[in-house]
Amino acid sequence: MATKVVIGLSGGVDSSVAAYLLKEQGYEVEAVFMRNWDSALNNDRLGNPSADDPICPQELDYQDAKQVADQLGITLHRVDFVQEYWDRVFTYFLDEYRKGRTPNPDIMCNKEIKFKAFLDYAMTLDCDYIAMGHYARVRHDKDQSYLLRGVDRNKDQTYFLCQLNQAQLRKTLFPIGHLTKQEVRAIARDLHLITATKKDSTGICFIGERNFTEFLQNYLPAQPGPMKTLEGEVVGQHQGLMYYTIGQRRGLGIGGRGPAWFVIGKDIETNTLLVGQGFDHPYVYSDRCLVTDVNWINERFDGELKCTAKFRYRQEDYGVKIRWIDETTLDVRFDQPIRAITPGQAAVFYDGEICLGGGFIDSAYWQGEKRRY
RNA sequence: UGGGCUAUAGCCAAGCGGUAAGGCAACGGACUUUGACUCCGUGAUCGCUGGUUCGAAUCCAGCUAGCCCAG
Repeated sequence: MATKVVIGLSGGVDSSVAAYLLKEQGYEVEAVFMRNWDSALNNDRLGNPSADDPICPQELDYQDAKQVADQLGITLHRVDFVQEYWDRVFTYFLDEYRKGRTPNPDIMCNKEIKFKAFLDYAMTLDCDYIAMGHYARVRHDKDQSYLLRGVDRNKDQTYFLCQLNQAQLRKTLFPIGHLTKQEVRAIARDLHLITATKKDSTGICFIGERNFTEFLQNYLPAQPGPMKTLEGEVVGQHQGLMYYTIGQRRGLGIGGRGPAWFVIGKDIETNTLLVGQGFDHPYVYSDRCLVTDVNWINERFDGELKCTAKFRYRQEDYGVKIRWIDETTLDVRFDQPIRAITPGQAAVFYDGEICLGGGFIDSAYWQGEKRRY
């Protein structure tokens, strides 16, 4: 009996090719299209570019997925996780913003939806594995599975997968992890897949590319307040702390003399946004941070571990030394000062190709003093 | 209502007679499955009215506005 794999088909080129490769490899393949965001149900109108479109973009994606499935001779199921997405991802997302932090919903989406709700559903289809079109690799050893970076370093998505546990990885295949985007597109072209030349999707998973401020205003009230320098001088007005993240430049609206202004901190208590001039403003640099809710994928370590870490998607890796403070909290010391370590963002640890796991930045420090991020 | 200074795009600011640098902001785009960062692109006839000159943002006069000193 063939090994059965259920793949998540999004209607994009990556998952299309992934599905094709699975078939090529002799798996019995079925596909599932997920629907996780309902603009009407979720009251998502402000700043929604397709609010008035007769056919929403998700429906178009579904049609593409359907065509690909038909072409490959695969059964396509369709599931609705709108409620789950709202409860397990979007609520977290909004809560983080209320705390003045900058969340990463896509990490939660992978943890709770793509590799949980989806996995649970796939299991009812009696499969051996699930598969996704992520640029990442998984190595299944005898009693452990390892998460490895995608071969295409420019597209590597392990950062978003850092919260997957052993049980989830154990059931997962990433068929395109060893390919580059270019190679994936070439395969799609050769097969004349309808998704071959579709533009890469960006923006929040399932919600898409949006005017962020307007999108948030659907859910969080704007609370304007002062923008101040570290010295306390008021230099402008902000529209609400949640619209800004550490290290951000655009959207401040402060013109005039001197270099560009950047967000260098925030103070929830006084609803104040701290700003400073110059990309290299010292206050945006820190040398240590605390990372909570850490998911560690393989064997844990004792004492101190030297490894590398990524603190924002598509940012370079930095050398760090880490040490457990408790079961799920890591003390992370940087080999060099790092710019814009932002609470709420993920810190993901690597040992070469291997993704060791990751958690969420809770606080950043400079020479022992907590940064007001 | 004595004297002095200034007046260039939303903001800061070059220019000193030969036909408007640059920076910041904003906007557009590229990059990107978070939000950013980064990169590329886009703008003014020079407070107003006259005058001098082949030619003025640049010189002169008047007006207006703001600032400073003195009252």
